Amino acid sequence: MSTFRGARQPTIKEVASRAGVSPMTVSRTLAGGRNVRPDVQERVMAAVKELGYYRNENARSLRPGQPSGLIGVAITNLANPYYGNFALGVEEVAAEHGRRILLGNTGEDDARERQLVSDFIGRQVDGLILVPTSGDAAHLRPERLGDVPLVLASRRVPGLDVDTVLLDDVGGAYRGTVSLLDAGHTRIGFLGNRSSVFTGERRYKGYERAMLERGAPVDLSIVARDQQDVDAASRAAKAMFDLADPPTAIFSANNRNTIGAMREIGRRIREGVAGPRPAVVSFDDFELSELMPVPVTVIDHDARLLGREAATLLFSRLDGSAADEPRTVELPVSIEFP
Amino acid sequence: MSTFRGARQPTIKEVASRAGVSPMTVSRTLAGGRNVRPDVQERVMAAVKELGYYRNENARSLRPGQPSGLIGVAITNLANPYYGNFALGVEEVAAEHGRRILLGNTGEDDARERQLVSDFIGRQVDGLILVPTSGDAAHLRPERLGDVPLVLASRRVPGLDVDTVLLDDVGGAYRGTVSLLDAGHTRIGFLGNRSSVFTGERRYKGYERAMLERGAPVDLSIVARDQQDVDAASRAAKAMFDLADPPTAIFSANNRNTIGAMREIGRRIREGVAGPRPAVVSFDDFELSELMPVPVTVIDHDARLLGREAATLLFSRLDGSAADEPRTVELPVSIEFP
DNA sequence: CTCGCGATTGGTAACGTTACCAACATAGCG
DNA sequence: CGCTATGTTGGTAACGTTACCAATCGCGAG
Repeated sequence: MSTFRGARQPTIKEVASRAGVSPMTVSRTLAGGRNVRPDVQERVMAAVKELGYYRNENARSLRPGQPSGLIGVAITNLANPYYGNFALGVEEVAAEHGRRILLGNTGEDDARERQLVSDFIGRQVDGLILVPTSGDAAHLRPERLGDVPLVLASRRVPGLDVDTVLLDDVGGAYRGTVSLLDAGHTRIGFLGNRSSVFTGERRYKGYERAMLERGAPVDLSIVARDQQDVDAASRAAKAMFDLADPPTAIFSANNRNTIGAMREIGRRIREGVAGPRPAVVSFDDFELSELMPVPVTVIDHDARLLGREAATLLFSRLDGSAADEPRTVELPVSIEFP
Repeated sequence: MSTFRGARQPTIKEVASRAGVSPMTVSRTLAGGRNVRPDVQERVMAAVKELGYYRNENARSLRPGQPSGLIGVAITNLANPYYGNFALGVEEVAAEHGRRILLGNTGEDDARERQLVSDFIGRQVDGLILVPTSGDAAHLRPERLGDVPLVLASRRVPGLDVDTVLLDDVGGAYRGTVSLLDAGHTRIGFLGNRSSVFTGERRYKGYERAMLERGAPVDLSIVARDQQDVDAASRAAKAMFDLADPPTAIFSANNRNTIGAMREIGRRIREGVAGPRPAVVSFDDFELSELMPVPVTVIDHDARLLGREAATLLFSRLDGSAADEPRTVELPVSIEFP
């Protein structure tokens, strides 16, 4: 026989018989006690405590019209502190509304995203918050999601018109690039995500617009747009710096690329490699940016706030206070000069 | 009338009537199709697809003995990249076992932890993984958790003997401190969590042991043990450096304290404040540590692996392959010199 | 051609909960 | 004191699913 490790969860019936009442009276007491005599409520609560009873939320949400109290959240990369903060913001607002979050990590994998969404629906989530990976919207259309509201965060999905929270990617990238141009740079390298990533595309747009507006050449030999992780970014930066005419400044479109670039820059400085000491503009803040060996301008924003906004949008759908047309919230970014 | 936003989720009955079979046949088909004619399976799958049917997992887990497929995970601070990685590790292993995670953030708040655990139980989680905040074990005892297995991560709870994954906090802190002593430092400041935090206490133990062993004085005026966030850590570091006899080296017991200390050190260097340029040992890695203006030794470990180990321990309980007595896994840490 | 056996299918009940209705108690009112 | 309004309590059914059992079907062996 195996060691005792606690019994089955007690049911409402057991609580009822312990308190000498019917299950309905227990249910009513737990629902706030309307129309239950105070002394009966006390007996019920005592039985609840003694037995260690918790309401079975799954059984509860089985009744029609009852919300499950779950929000499905799928993000692309929890290891990125940006998304940790995003998830935290969502969690906070969800908790304020008495909801829990079901969290999944897609790792930028379409198939995994579809699987997660199916599973979330199967678990009767009241709503979905998604940092989409996919360029394909089929699994996110209303006829697939039923009546489950969806909020997209950080990125859009082509052809899908739903509530969305975004950063001012284009404007931020534009202003960041302009600040480099104003400082006299004309040869500005670009490091970013592949263009199928929505933010990657938008941030590139901002960079490109600034360059073209000022008549600076956009030289594709110093534009690298396919790095998803730090190591790839380092390699891309190295390739650029090793060119005969390396860039004098770098615009990095996200945190991962910035860290990779800084690693490479730091290595060159430490090892005394000849070449430029480029100025850097980073879309996304990173810790200790003020201690870097080259000046770093940071395009900063609040991932936690983005998460809060996404959740707020979702709950405004859930309580019916939202208008019908899909809304987009675009959060401003701030620029911090070195 | 409100805009159409999709219909109720279809039920197994609707799929059944669409396919011209009974609900049981649908259920069997979805369960793998044993003893269902292939052509019937095809009809069922077609109906599933047409209607956009997803099994209701909540209703499913209502049947006795059925697992809910949910793992409750409560961590203390999602904004800390360490815990983001931890959560990622748990999520990965859970996904490999076909489970989803319910994620909650405690923010180092006892009450919130108790509330999360209650809620997780109410949602019939198959298991719990917890980075405990509380010094109190009442809500985590078997008689409260029923038959839900629990794994603690990073920290222990006094008086609670359950499966636990830890880092080699004491050994890591000891070796880190010794490396400073070996370099000739004797006046070594300590920055860490309040002692009620398990890791804070363990890491202080390692520091203290090294100091005492080598006959270096443990001077409480350069021991600050109550900083939970970066700003507090900065202030504590500033106070230490402003002393008449400031430390020549700093042992920082965690990521948040290290970042805070580095901020202050960087500020002093930038602003040309006189005083020591302390060597730093940091328990917990941080990005770009190699670019810091003072030498930083990093006691590194893999939070993601810690998460994976916690989940692995949990699943070995769930599938019954584990022995009865609680196990502790202590993961090694590595030291990287500057 | 019939019997028997395995494969396939469907009906029923139960999981834990709560909405709805009915029953009963009590108090207030004329 | 009887009648109604209100407060309190319990019984029943239903939510969506699947385990169990019973029924039916098809096929091969005798």
